[in-house]
Amino acid sequence: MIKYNPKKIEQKWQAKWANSGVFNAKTGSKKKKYYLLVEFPYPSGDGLHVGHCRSFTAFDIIARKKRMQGFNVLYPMGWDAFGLPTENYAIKKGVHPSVVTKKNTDNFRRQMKSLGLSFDWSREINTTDPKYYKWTQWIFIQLFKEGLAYKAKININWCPSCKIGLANEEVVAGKCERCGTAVEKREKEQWVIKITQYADRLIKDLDLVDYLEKIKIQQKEWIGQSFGVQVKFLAERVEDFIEVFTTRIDTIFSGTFLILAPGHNFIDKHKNKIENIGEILKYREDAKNVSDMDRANEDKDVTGVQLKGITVKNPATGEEMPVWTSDFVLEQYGTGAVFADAHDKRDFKMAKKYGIPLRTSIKPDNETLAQKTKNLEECYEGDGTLYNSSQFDGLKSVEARQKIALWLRAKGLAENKISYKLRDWIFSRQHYWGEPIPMIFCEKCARLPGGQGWQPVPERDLPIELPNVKKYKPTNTGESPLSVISKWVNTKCPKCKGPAKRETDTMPNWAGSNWYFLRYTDPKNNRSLSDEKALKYWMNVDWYNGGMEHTTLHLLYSRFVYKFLWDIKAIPKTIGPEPYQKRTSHGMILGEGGIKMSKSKGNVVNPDSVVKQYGADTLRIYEMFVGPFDQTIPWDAKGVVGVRRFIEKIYKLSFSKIAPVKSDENLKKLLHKTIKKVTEDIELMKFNTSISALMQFVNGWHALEAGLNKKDLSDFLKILSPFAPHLSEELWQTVKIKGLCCSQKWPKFNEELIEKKRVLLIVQINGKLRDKIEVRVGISQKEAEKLILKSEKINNLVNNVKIKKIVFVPDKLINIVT
RNA sequence: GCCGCGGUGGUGUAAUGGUAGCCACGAGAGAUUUAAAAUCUCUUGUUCGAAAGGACGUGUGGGUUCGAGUCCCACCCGCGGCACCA
Repeated sequence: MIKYNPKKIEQKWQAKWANSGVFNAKTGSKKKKYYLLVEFPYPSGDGLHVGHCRSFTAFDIIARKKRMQGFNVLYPMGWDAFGLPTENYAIKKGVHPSVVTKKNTDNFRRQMKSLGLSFDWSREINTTDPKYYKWTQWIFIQLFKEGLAYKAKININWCPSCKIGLANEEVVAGKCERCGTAVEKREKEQWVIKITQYADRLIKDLDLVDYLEKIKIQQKEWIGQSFGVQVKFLAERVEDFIEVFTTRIDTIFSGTFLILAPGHNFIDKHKNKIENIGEILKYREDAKNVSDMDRANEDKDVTGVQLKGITVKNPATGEEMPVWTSDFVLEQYGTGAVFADAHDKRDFKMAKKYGIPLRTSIKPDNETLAQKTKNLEECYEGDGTLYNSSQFDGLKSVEARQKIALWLRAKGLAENKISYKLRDWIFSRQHYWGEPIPMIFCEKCARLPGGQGWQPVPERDLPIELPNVKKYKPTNTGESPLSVISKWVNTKCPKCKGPAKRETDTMPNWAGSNWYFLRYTDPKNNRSLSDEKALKYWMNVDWYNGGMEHTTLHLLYSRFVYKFLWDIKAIPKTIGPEPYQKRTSHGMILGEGGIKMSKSKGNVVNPDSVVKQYGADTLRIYEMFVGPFDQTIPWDAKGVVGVRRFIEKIYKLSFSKIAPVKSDENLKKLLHKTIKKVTEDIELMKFNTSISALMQFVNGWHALEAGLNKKDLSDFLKILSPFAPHLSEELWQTVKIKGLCCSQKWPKFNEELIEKKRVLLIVQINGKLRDKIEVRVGISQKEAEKLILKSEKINNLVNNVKIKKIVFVPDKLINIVT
């Protein structure tokens, strides 16, 4: 036996795996397919994070086990390589982003290979490869053709530091998700994608898939579906009406005023009828300058201005109501207008401040609260019993909502409506390192009656490649850096062949990841995004793992884009409306002491150094052993040492404690128990307890004089191999069975060996542990009772006490109740 | 504020309503060694006790049950998500 040398062993087996092609998935194979997917990383200059290793290793374990169980496994990897950090780094160093990307992906690939991850490298993809983004652009054109991509002048979230427009999802608490700078509003022409058209299906179809419940909940909440009523408030003095969306139509009788969002177009439409229009427009301007963060601040005072000269009629009471404008009413949600009453905190606050009359119509069940509500001392927002509501008095809120809606509908003043928080997806970015948006603007065509200025690039001209230029710094004006490259910008109109200009904005970094899982099924196809047969064979993704942070971004976007492609039959109908059958999520790995790993804190653990010091098998097992897969967990350098000890122990035992003929009886039993536990736990992602079971087995082996025969050792190596693949291959040579360990058949456990003959029966008195006795399996209650009464200890305790009853759990426990 | 998840030894954690603390780290003692590292053996929830053994113990308070870390109710704390959404 030579000393355990992971460096030598691991490189040797990595080379053998690569040469043998054992991890390559075969499209069309007769075996049952299994498509395992982990989110492809953004290849940053920092290299692989130990967090990547966690999810990649976990799925590698599943992939290896599934292969051994006879599945044709697709476990692919690629690079989501467009994006800002690469561009920024390239600008700083004066190198082209493609050079930086090449360097980073090479490094990531090397690191992944050094971990022994069983990816099918023949299917590697890269979103920055023109052969790949040809199809990203193709998808954009299809969205445009179907009317789901449109250009609009809108207020966008502008990050003054990144010099880029952000999608709503990329703004966190009013700050840029990436750099933390407060986001400004800017009005810009942007490409926008109508994801809202799919809002209901994105919710409904969650019923078809097996996602972690919290993922479903988060997506549903983000989409924010609410069922309500859209009510018409007829305006007096002007011939018009204002529509209001509400989920609380039961409170309509208490509505005493109406509030518009500052940007509401009713104001623009009736400029000359609003007596204080100057004041109103000034308020609108001021509101624009209040950041989202300040406006959302709870402590902030409400502000507002009344539209003088304008009133509307309450559709329920017929009363005249004043109209106000206030910045707490959002232009983008519902109709941008609300009716206000004493049953909403903000309305309540505003009415109190400006002395607007208030009325209540909902009585809470609690009497004191009811009094306070009635006296306008407190604002009650919940459901209750109606009063002040004419024929609806005495109804409960739930019923009243139905009846009032029906009544108003009959009068033609209301209709049922579903509202969503989800907004259309802003798809333009003002940067160089992204997919060019394949659109051309022709002024001549735009001027034609009913003319369409924007033309998609003809599909035969795809891909529109990024021009290879020296200058690609973002501009302060918000123009894309591509806009200054006149040679590239000026082109011909695909329709009239006259002079025209290319779109200079690029796509967001979500564009390439929207559909990458489809490309893996046929990564080199030049005629379509993937061959129909390949899609039919491999799709859907059976199991997809990724970060919780992508729940309302990538995961939602890609579901949407998939549904769209499915609708236009770019994907065979037979596959179904959802791309991913199952979705799980890994927990973060924090630095030691439980703080987030960051360069500035200097607590980043580099997988390379762990591999160098302890070996890949140690790193793999450590990351799986440290705690439950879905839990956030701090790194512990000491724990790594413990795992290395475990590995060395296996290595030693495999040479020193081999039985020539028969394995030790008890050890063999323990082995089969372990096979059962590991087989079941991997499926449940309980990697930590699988490893604990493997450790228990090894400890049992270690404690014995002699141990396993080669046949049983081979079974042990098989179940160890998904966790420590290199070590298993190395030791596989000692059992002298042909082939690679990773290509063996997964062992079956022998139920007979696991079954116990004798068990420890727990003896309790009133639920408290008093004794344990060893009995044969299957003894009856009577026999057990007899046995325990023989015990002096129990006898003493039970003597002279009246026994009320005896609870008996076969082969487990007997409880005497006195 | 709303939604979700969690709270167990010195630490990471384990426990189909049935022995709380498996496995690992750390710590202590011993063996080996000139010595140290490594390795091996034993101990290790708290507490009373010389021991046998007992009492207490899974964030807090209540409840259901023969029996609760696990189920129910209320609360406290931590983490994550959303947040003027009408």
